[in-house]
Amino acid sequence: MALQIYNSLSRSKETFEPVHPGVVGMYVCGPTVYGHAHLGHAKSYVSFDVVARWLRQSGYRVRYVQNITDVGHLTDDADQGEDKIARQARLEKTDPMEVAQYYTRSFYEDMDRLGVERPNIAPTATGHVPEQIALIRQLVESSHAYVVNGNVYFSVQSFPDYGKLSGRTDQDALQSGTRVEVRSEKRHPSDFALWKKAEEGHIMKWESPWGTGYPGWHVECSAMSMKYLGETVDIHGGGMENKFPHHDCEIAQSEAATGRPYVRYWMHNNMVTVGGIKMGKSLKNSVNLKDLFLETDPMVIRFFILQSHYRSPLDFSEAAIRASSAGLEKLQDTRQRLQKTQPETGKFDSAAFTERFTAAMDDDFNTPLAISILFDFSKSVNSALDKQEGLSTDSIAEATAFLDTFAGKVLGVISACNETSGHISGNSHQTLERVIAILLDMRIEARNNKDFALSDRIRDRLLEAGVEVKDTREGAIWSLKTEP
RNA sequence: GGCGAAGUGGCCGAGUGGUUAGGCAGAGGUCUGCAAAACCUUGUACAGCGGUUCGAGUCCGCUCUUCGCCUCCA
Repeated sequence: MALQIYNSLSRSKETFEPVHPGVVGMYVCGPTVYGHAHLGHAKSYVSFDVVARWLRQSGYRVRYVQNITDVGHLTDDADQGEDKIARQARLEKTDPMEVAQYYTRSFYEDMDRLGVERPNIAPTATGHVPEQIALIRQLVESSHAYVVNGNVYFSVQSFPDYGKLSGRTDQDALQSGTRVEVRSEKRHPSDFALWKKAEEGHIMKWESPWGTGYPGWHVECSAMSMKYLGETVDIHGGGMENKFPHHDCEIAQSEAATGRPYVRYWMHNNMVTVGGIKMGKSLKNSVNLKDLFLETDPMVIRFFILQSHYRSPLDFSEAAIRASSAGLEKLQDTRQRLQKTQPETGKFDSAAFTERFTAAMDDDFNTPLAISILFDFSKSVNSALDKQEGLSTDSIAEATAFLDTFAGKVLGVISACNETSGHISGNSHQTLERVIAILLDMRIEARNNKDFALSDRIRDRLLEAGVEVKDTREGAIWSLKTEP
């Protein structure tokens, strides 16, 4: 069964076929960098990270482009309010570009800890102003856009398909009852800004054929995705809340400019909620990742996210995180047991699990189902290891390869070589492993001498230090506990 | 008001007509010096009301409830 992707545009699952066989161009809306990332960002980028990983695992060469929005856009509607990055710069008494750079680094730090692979290209809006101007100029020349008073607006009426993604096609009906004010400057209330004149004191601004100003929000994604991925992108991802107006505007301006389909498969991930309510910066209920990482292993967060489908809302709670943590540990323990076990004669065949896992992922990236197959696998391996016959060298290698490929390489929830999920890096981690090995050797000695007081003391004190020891048939395995 | 999504056992969360999802928590057991882990056994849930069908959590209709978007937002 070939890969099926739910396409938001057709509202159905479709068999995935890229424009060019074997190659996938994928664009995902990146963050606006004026604050630290929260759990909502984590859900989005972990989800699309797994999409890219699965496509690569399936043999595609993937070019993943994810922008950084570092031009400030407005806090209010399209014509009012303050530039978000400029506002943050004012609050921090610094320059907008410093704000953007600072939070860009912060974003990647958090994503790295979540095991999110970096995009192949991470273009910034400020670095692509000429491309945006070129696109706007093309739209003006083809009469899809018009200039008023140093501002450039896209004419929605010039593009009959406007709103086809969100289903908001009747623009006149749409207008009644909304809070969008009618600006006399615009020809139609739904027209959106492509270029905005810089008012007095605006810091981030560029020269353009229409005067000094800055680009509108929607135009950067079109300009940058088409620059790096061509006029038709295979996959365009983003949060559901961006379907309208952002993605509908992207479609309008891109297709108006090129006359070609802009995106083959639109993918939208659902929201993170807290107590059933959307998590958002403005709602003051957002869970900052840096704070969350203080008490919860980032791998647990990643696992928690992948235990629900990307198109389902994910409700955050302490209890749910704890359940995920315990579940992930089970998988990691199996990986460790495989590493420690001595070859015996028992056989293990992972082919059926591979088939099931593949089917789950091919069905619109059903990670929760895929994870349930990992648990079935884990139980099966543990049972085999519990028996006298154990596992043969080949079977151990096969089972290890299964976990490293699907839990490691594809889902990214276990690391191949250790159980501490990588926030202790390099040499110091190796040292830690050796030191613990010494202590565990001493514990074995004590147990052999029936000195259980000493062996228990070693175990208890290691636990106090954050190292949990469990005895298996293969000997002691250990893991770091982030929670005391 | 318009557009869209969803309501599954104590909790989380899969399931696109017929046979066990899975995890966590709980109970009993095996194993273990003890503990933890592992393994075995244990839960007959699908918002409500109608309908289609031999058969529905799964299709159709209605009702109730929740959430998202319509303003920046992953």
